[in-house]
Amino acid sequence: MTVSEPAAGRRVTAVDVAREAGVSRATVGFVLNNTRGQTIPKDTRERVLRASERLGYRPNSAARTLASGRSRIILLVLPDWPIEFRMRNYLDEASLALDRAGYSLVTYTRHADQTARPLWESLSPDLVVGTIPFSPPDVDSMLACGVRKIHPNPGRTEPIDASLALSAGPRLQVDHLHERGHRNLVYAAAVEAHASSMIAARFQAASERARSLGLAALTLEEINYRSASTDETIRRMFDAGITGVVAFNDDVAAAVASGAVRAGLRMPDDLAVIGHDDSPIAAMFVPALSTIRIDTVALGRRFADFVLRSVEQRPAPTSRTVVEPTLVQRETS
Amino acid sequence: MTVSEPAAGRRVTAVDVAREAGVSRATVGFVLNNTRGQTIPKDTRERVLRASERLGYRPNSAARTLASGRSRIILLVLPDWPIEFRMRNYLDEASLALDRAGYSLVTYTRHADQTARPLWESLSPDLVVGTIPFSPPDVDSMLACGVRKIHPNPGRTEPIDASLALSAGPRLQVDHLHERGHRNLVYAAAVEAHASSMIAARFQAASERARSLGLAALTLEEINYRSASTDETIRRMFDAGITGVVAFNDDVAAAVASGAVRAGLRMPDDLAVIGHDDSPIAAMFVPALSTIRIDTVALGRRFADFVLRSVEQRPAPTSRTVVEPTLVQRETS
DNA sequence: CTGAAAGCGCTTACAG
DNA sequence: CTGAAAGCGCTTACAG
Repeated sequence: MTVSEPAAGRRVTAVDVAREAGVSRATVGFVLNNTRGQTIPKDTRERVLRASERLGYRPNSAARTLASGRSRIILLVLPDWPIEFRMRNYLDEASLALDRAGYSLVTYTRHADQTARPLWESLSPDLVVGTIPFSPPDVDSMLACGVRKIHPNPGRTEPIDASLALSAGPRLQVDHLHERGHRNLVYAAAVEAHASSMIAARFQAASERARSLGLAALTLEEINYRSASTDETIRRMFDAGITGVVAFNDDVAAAVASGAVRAGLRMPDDLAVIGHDDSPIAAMFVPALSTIRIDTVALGRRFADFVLRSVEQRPAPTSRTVVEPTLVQRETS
Repeated sequence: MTVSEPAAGRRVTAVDVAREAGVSRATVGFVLNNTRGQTIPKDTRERVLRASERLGYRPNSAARTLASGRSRIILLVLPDWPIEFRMRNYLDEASLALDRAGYSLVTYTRHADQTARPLWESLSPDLVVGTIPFSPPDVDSMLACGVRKIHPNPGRTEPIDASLALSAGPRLQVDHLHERGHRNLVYAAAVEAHASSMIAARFQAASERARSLGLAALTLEEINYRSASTDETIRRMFDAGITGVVAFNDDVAAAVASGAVRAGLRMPDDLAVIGHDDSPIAAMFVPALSTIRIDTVALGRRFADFVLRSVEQRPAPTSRTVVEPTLVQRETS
């Protein structure tokens, strides 16, 4: 395995561009950064732009960060949990929108028992966003590294809703099973500890909806979808009078459906299950899984709006549209 | 959504540590970086370490990068393709090993039609590693951004094997079906264009093995696992005398198995299928999928070794062990 | 409208 | 063994 050695030639700097364009270094910066308050004549501006283009100038990001005190990097810390299918679209959209505003989005999955130095030490992000609150040591570490903004805001408890775990989805799941006539529901989640806070958030949303619909209190059933022994769990639930399962995501729903089939139950007559996220497995599973689809593109834009508002003193976002999930009914409900 | 505003207090710098420890700025650097060739007396060293600890000093990464010309960041560019399940462990292991050597691993999924500026512009990584060769514009962009090492090496064609798409897995798939008595095989992959190069690599490895075993030439069958109409495809294959399907990954294998069940075929008697990666779906699918398991931890270490060798002038890796995939036989073969 | 210059916080030869 | 100082390549008041 060999690795390329670029031409030894010095990297092009702003000095080179200034010389090529016949202006001062400062002017190069003003033109390239569109600095407001500077009135650069049109032809000077064009000369600089052309020189920069011709030389293939790329500003040194470390120098820029050091001088300006801002890295224009947004660090998104994701939970140690398999990325959900739709998350990819979400992130693509968010990072495109942020790029247009001159920011780079870096995603980072932190291992649960991470002994490694956290990524914010080496990236100096302007903002660190997490899906769940950060531990006090993490917050201290960020502050020591000069991170200026952190979300969720340490100290305050904020609705996780704001970022990734919408509660509208779980509510919709419960509503759907309720409409289909189910009165005894259970909430199913995976046994993995990683996702605990996200599970808790979704479970709570589902529970509240069940309560307000006058249903029996929702209990949380743990499903180990890597073992084949879910059938017993399902059988036990069925014997206890459960007819509907609200699943944390489609993987869990698939495990439940698979266990139900193995236990000899008919779906959705004996038991109904609804997943969440509309991942590929939902459509292809036998029986095909009912689920909740999320408008990830809209969510991504909303995330970008949120980021820009907190990093800059931006006005309100482009549009205050609410992102509503939709029901996808298939064979399991 | 509010965002925290850290204490306005100035960030701790090396000057503060030097003052606190009663030494010069330079000495602080020497101690903290373990600069070789400098002989620091033990108690000076400890004084500096304690002062740094007490003040919660974190070096400014931008300043360090600018001064040293190295960011100690490794950028791994992943294809625009759902991250395979086991990849997560792989990356965790690699990033832990790199962290111990003082490097940070940043992963980055590039969108196919990405109009956004690439991440190497804002991160100034010392090394950019991709799973597939970079386009000439990408390479130019990296060079202009001061990236010193690129892999795969532009210009040379290198075995993709070196990084992520091992060819031992596909070979094992073919061997297994061959041993089970199958002579007419087909290679199944998803229709998504994103993974084309990885599919091509795995397909090629499988094809070569089939040829060397004296089997009929392998054809590539495209499976759309988001539609329910795979049954027809499967039926057609079966009628054409195919008895074994080598799947690109477990998702594809699941789609094939699901189609086979729908088409009324018995597995593995009428049709056998083997997946790749041993993702969670493989164990939980009905029927449970035979697949290939990869030792991702060992692979992760090997990746870290490779990175360190190319970024520094490191000696050969810890051990030149070959990472062999293993067969996991379940109900579909 | 444009330029000279200080400063961001490090690293690293170079003197002592 | 330790320190003074130049330099990395930008940004940004501040003068002209």
